[in-house]
Amino acid sequence: MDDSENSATPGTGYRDVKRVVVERILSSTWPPGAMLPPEVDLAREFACTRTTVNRALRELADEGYLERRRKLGTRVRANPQRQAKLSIPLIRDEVEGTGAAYRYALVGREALPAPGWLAARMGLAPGDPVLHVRCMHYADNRPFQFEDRWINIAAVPEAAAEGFAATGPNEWLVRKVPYTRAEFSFAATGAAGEVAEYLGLRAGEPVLAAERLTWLREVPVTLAEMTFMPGYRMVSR
Amino acid sequence: MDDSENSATPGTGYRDVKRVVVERILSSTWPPGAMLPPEVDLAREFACTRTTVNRALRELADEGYLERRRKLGTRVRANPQRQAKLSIPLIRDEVEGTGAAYRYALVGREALPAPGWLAARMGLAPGDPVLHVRCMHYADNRPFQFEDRWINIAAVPEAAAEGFAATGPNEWLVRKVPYTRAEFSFAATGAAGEVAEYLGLRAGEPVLAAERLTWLREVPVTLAEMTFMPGYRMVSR
DNA sequence: GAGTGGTCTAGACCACGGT
DNA sequence: CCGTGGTCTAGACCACTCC
Repeated sequence: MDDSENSATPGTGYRDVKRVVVERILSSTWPPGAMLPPEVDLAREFACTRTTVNRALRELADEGYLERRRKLGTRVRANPQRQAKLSIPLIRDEVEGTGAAYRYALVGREALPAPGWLAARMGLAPGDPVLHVRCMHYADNRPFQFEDRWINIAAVPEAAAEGFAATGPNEWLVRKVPYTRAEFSFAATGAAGEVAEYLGLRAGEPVLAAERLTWLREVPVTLAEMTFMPGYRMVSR
Repeated sequence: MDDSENSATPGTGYRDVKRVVVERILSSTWPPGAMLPPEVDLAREFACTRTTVNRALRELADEGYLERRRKLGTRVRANPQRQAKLSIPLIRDEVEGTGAAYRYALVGREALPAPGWLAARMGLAPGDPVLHVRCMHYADNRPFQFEDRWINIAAVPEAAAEGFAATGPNEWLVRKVPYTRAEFSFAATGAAGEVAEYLGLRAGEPVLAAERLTWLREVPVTLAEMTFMPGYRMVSR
């Protein structure tokens, strides 16, 4: 009865092709590892051109359903793409999205020569001028995130003249500097030092720390460590 | 001199169009919010067909650089897509990728009616039959990850007959059941109970816990909490 | 060499959404 | 209405890779 789910119908667009192919994968008509017919054959079955089939299969490959290689053909991925997209909103948006009032506060700001560990981490020469900014983000005046950031002044000269008294460095940078590459990582750590002090935590309390390093055309721009209040969950979509 | 970076050259493919457009965005020729010329104009400039320009712009929109709407046209995104892709490899691959030997061990396996909290979390009816599996993953015989998993038996009837003595439920499920949707989140917690016991940690020691919930066509399949050894970092690509 | 996907062309019609 | 992107066609040539 419901064969529209699993067969080609006339007037086929690339979305239809995608839908039918996914149905066949999910229903194990084409189980993991199976080869699909060549594009030409599928085009004949779906009564459309190869271009249309090509777009459908290309997108399904992008989405992780298929694996394609010239001459070898197209096969169903044994392991579906085990990837998650994390959305990393601006803190302000994230806080205000929950209906809470956002507040920013500067903790400290110093221009100094890059210490060895930082130079190594960011790919700078030791002693290169950098700006070190620490700040807090509050939701309804409750601590939300502690941010510890280093900015490569050579990459963003205007930062040297910016006080970051009213606007956080994250928001400022996003509006000022595009980036070509970013590296994220996450880990659980125990609260310590300023982090524990400003978040109001006992030393050693488990907190989620996110690190972000960005480049503009191979030039390192900024390294940031953002530490969240206990209980915070980062969610993919 | 290096104007090949910022201008159209003959024999233009969609990759060339993409490269040039990105260059113009990064160099603020087209700053955030700016409108791009219509596809027809770009096609003339690049000496290619509109199809080629269309593919380039469509992909750049997918990648978060551009925003496109009919009639309104194409504009540069004010805030670049703040998204990161996390790769979630199979544990075995991750461990073996570091050169270490992978070992799996079953900790416990029980079939039981879904407790209330689980039913609510997964979207089941309380009392629905589920399988609860706990297991360990080792790298060179050092604890690497503790896995606590619930499987909806109605979604995967074959799981009822599987002992999970030699193969982890993750690996088994990946080969057995496709999924249509997955939700992923992670948080920092303090080690406790079995987690602390099997990872060999003091109670309260900060650990990274990742939770994964998957569906097959609106049917919840499995909920897993994976707790990593202290110091583990999850890295984006 | 030969089969398969990768890409481009030139042209067409459609769908959306502002005017 | 009409400009813009969205999609499709029919055909072509190229690039990779297995044989």
